[in-house]
Amino acid sequence: MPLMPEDTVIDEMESLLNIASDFTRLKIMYAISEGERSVSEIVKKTGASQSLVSHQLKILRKANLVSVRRDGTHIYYQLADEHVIALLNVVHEHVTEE
Amino acid sequence: MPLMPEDTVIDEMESLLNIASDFTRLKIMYAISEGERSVSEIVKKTGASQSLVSHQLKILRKANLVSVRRDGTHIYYQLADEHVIALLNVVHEHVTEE
DNA sequence: TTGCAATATGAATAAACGTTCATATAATAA
DNA sequence: TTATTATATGAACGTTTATTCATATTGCAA
Repeated sequence: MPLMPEDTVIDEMESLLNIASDFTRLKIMYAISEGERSVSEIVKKTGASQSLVSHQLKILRKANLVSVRRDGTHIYYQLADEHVIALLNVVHEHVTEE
Repeated sequence: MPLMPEDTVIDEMESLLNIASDFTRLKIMYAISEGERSVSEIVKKTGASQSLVSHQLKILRKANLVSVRRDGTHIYYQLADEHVIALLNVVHEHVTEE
């Protein structure tokens, strides 16, 4: 039974949910949910264009939902922490029940 | 370690997250998180205008995130199920941890 | 019926946002 | 250096959406 959070907290919750509430970004998050993947791998897994994936990765980066590692010309992304997976799971459960 | 859901499921996840990702609607959900409340009570608790609350309640209704009961001129809203609270909690935790 | 309180609705405006296209940057290999 | 692959960026477009304002509806009491 939660209490009403401060407006600033609700603001941050809104921001996080806004980031999560996009088809392409959801696909990207699932694409890297099993471990780090390069951008081209993400492009293949999501089926989105390279440009779109790059744009959306930038948004996910800015929101600290993913972390980045460079190796030569490849750049590998992974989910920043377990909270992201927890969020995906809660939403997935809500949607897939009966 | 989740697998990539079907596109239709991701669509539904996107929709749910879109509904949740709004300051006013978050405040409304918290306002009724402890049990049913009338619209005027929700207006007071959220600080939003009557019109705005009514508009956003309609959106929450359409998404089946709230249920409604009428008693005379008062109309009482409550959260549809526990999933909604689970979602709020996961997001709140993510936001309020260091 | 009239009046009042509670809630809903429609139109209008402004701002935010996702996507595409074209192009730029970076790293490596030849 | 040039060529090639991998990734990022900027501008532009169209669409969606939150909010406000004014008004409508509903239910009840007098």
